[in-house]
Amino acid sequence: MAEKIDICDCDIVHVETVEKVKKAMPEESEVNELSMFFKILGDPTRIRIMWALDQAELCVCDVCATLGMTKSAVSHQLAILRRAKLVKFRRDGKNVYYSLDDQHVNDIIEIAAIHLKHN
Amino acid sequence: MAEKIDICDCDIVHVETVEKVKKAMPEESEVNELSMFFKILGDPTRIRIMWALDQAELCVCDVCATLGMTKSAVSHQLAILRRAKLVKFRRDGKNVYYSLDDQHVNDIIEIAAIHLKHN
DNA sequence: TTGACGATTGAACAACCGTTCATTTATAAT
DNA sequence: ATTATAAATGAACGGTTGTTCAATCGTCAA
Repeated sequence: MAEKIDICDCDIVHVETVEKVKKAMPEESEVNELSMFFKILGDPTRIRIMWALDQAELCVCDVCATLGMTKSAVSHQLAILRRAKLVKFRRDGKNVYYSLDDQHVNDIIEIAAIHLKHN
Repeated sequence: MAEKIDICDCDIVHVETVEKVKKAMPEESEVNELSMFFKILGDPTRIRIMWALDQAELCVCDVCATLGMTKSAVSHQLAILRRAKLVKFRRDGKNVYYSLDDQHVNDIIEIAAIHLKHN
């Protein structure tokens, strides 16, 4: 039952349990995608943008006015959300309108919000 | 319909829409809690720890062995998860055993994982 | 084509984050 | 008490992140 494993300098590792848990671990790529997804939502500005876009399709200026932030700051954050495929956009003349790319994402935000309230 | 609002230097803001969306925005504290929650999950090491603890209660050494990381690194991350109330712990002699504080959190991780696969 | 305006982009800067290293604490055994 | 081991902690480091500022792009009107 006592055995040394790699970097860990402990004697009393529960070898069988660790083996079982190791096998259940997801691929590195899946872990990275998951943490990347959460990291994107891990910023108050981006949460507020997602929340706003859940109410209505908005141009960049609308988002600025809603959040009280500069166009540049908002645009940078929208670019991040766009790259992560969380929002989509269409151009209409000089304005660019943003909306949620997938309602499912805001379902997750809502579930998390409910979870935090039950606490 | 044309009006200047605060910082935003645009003329063509959709005033009514913005007012409607503004009213639907959550409190600053709720936004902060939400983004903080997601930020905690926004790191591959912490996702792996949560995943591992979803399989079994583990001592710090077990987690080290599972992830192939040093005790110090793991302990720091466990402290963050502890402060966020995502994991709980109990001491048994020289070992400290960690487990999920609330299964509901891993439900959210699983929902996100399913969402990412459908993409 | 020129000017105006909405939006995007890149550089820069301060603040933040995760790991490492060294040290310290807590517990158990001798 | 002393020693050994599991775990926690603080400082320090390099890398990342969000905003600002300045410049640029895209579209429309004159």
